[in-house]
Order: sequence, then C-alpha cells, then structure tokens
Amino acid sequence: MRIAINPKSMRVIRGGEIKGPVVYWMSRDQRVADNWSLIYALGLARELNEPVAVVFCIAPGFLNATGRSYRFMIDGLRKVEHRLKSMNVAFILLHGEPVDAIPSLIDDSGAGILVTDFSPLRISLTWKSRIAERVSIPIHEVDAHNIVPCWMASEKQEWSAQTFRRKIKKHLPEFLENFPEIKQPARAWKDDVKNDWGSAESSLNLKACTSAPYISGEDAAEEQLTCFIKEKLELYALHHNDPAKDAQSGLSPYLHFGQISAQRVALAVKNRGDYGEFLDELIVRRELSDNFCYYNDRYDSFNGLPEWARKTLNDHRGDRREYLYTLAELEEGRTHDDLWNAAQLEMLIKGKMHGYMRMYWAKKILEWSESPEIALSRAIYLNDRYELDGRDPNGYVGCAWSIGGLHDRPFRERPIFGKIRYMSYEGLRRKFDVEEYKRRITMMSQ
DNA sequence: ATCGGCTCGCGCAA
DNA sequence: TGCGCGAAGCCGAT
Repeated sequence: MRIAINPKSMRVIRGGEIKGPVVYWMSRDQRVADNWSLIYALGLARELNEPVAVVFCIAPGFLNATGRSYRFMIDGLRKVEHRLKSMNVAFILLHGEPVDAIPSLIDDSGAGILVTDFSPLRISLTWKSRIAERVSIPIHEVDAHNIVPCWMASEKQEWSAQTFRRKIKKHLPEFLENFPEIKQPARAWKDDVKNDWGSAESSLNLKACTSAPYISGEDAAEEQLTCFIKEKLELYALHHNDPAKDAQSGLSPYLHFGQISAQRVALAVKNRGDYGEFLDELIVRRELSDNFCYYNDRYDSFNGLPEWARKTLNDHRGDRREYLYTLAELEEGRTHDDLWNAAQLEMLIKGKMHGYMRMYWAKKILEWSESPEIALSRAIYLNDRYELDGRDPNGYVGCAWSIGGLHDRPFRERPIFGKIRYMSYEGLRRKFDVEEYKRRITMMSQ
C-alpha cells in the first residue's frame, strides 16, 4: 500500500482488514494542515476509494479546564470544520465519553478503520485501550505531534535532555521532512453532517466566557509563526529568558492544541540560519516531555520523580516552612512575594505565564507548601486550570523539573529543597528587570 | 563582574 | 573503571 507517511510514524493498535469508510478520531492534533494523522487517513481513503470523516469528541468536565481553554479549543475546531468541508471531508462533533461515543459512531457509520493521533497522557491511553476492546475494526495510531515519533525516539524513559538529545538528533534527518500536499478524497461522506455547536458551547458554559488574548485557529497560529520569524527570532536568542522583554514565540497554546505542527515550525525556523536554542526547546525539550509521560505512568505524582530527588525531598519533610499558603491564597496571588504574585496574575490574565517565571513560580510553591506532594499537586492543578497550554506533557515535566529535579542534577543542599535546584528573588533581580516585569503585569490588569 | 564548588548518575571510552 | 557533563542556580571568594 502506498501511503504518504513514514510507516514508523504509525502503529497498529488493533489489526484487521479495512472494509469501509475511514474515520479519523482527532484529539490532540486539532488542525488540517501538516497533520500526519489526517494525511494518513486521506491516503488510506484514496487507496481504498472510501470517504473520510474527522470526528472530535468533547469529553465532559475534562481536567478542570477553564471556559477560556474550551473557548480557544472550540473556536479552533469550528475553523477545522470549515476547512475540511471545503475539501470533501466530513467533520463530526460528538460530546460524551469517547469510550462510548467513538464506538457508537463507528457502528452507526459502518466505518472500516479508525485512525487516531497520539498522546502519552493517561486519559488518552485509557480511552484507546478501552475503545480497542469494544470495536471490531482496525485502529491505527499516528504520532502527528512529535517530529520523531515518541516510540521511535527512545524505548525508555530518558534521564536527561542530554541523553535524549543524542537520540533525537540521530533521527531528525529521517523525520524532519517536508509535508506532502494533501489530496482530498474522491468520495464524499454519505450524510450531510450538521453539528450542534450551540449546545456544545452551552454544555461547556461558554456563553459568558470572554476569549483569551490569543486568536484561535490554525490561520492565527501560522500568522503568529510568520510574525515570530520575521520580528522576534533574533530577539529570542538574546532574551528569551528575560520576562521583562517580549522575546518568546507565543506559539505554545497553538502547539498544545495542535493548531500548528511543531514540524512546520521547525522547518520554517531551520531555513533561517542557526537558531539552535529555539530548536532545542521546540524539539528536544518538547519531545522529552512526551518521552517522560509515555514511559512513566506516575508523571504527575511524587512517586514518578527520580530516586535521588525523592530521597532528598524526604530528608527535608520536617524542615520548618516560614511561609505556608492555602491554595486559594496562591490562586489569587496573595503571597508576600510581589514578583510571584505578578507571575500568577500574568497566568490568570493572559492564560500564559512567561516560561522563565514558570520555574520560579513552581519552586516557590514547593517552598510554601506543607509537603512536596501537596506542592506538586497544587502546581499541576493551577497550571492545568489557568494555562492555555496546560493539561500537556510539557506542563507535567515543567512542574516535575522545578519541584522534583526531573531531568536535572542535584545542587547544594538547603532547607525544604534539599538538593533540588533553588531559585531566589535576588537571583531573578540580578538576571532581569523585575520592576519592569511587574509594571507590565500591572498595566495588563487595568 | 567572574569563577569554582556544590552533587548525582548516565553513558561512553578505555 | 574512570571521567565528562548536564534545561534555565546559588553562594562566597576573588
């Protein structure tokens, strides 16, 4: 069979012969452009002369997400629907538990195969294995999110960025390739699909939800990329760790929802000289997060942290904590530390805290909580709830790095933190203009 | 301003 | 078995 994707990007979750239409269950990669799962589904459809439908299932009460995150997602999906319609592909919006809704759709539509994208998160793995038990058609999974498919990059949990970097670099020449043109299917989906967006929005309580200061959708994502390359790429190299400057890519919400492909971003940046630092973060550190979650099912708990880190945190459980805050005090940004409060406020207002501040923010939650377990769960709760790019492997790894030494090394022992790398207000003041950062946040909140 | 030490363990060279 | 080195630092000596 001639399919336009690297076969190593696809895994057979459930085997069997394909007899009937192709259904792509879109989940993590919410875009039409540069989507290996869609490319694969369309390729199969042409090969078999079958129609294609893309289905998205909105799960109820998904992980404490705020209305703002749903708003961002729904707006993006409506654009996906529009774009698919123009290319003879049906888009079906479902809501309910995917474990019920997807098998029902397969039965109702007489689908011959389910294609889906890849996520290393527990909920996704559970959904897929349950669905695989329930249906009798083949299921093929395509990693459309990572440049090097998660299962190809490494066969185990990596120790550090360094060990992972070597493996990724080895595979990049093979996988960092240009995307093929997508060809629309010869046959149209049998029914004219009418999606009820209004009831989807009301079931998510989105009516009153103001949108985040980011325009959603793949067009907006591409615009953001173009603008970043044209105006900010040089700045990034110099200042991306300076929260007082606007030198980040602003792509993370789009990358999280799959509204832009990391591979597209990498291809666009690669052709513009040596931007090693940006590409390292975009590729190595992003894909390392998938590696951690995929190979460590305790990716969001204390017990998933490295041995040396658990030991040193255990040694310091009894240490006196000078400041202890409740979750509500943290959530509302009411601590004694104005810099921390500003970072929290930035997250509340923009749905996106500066990357450098995220480390300091999480480390202080460790310092101000009763135990490392409580600290980790609070950091993850707040991150998942308020960041547009929350509920993502990058978030879990970020919290585990800051609080639990993941992918990091030990440093000089001190109270509470033990040998976990420490960060201080004074250190940040030496590094950048803290007052300017606070000023920016204050202006934003008015 | 700059620099070494802190401290662990992986992975490669030998 | 030894050794170099690491995703974003801190601290104290110079």
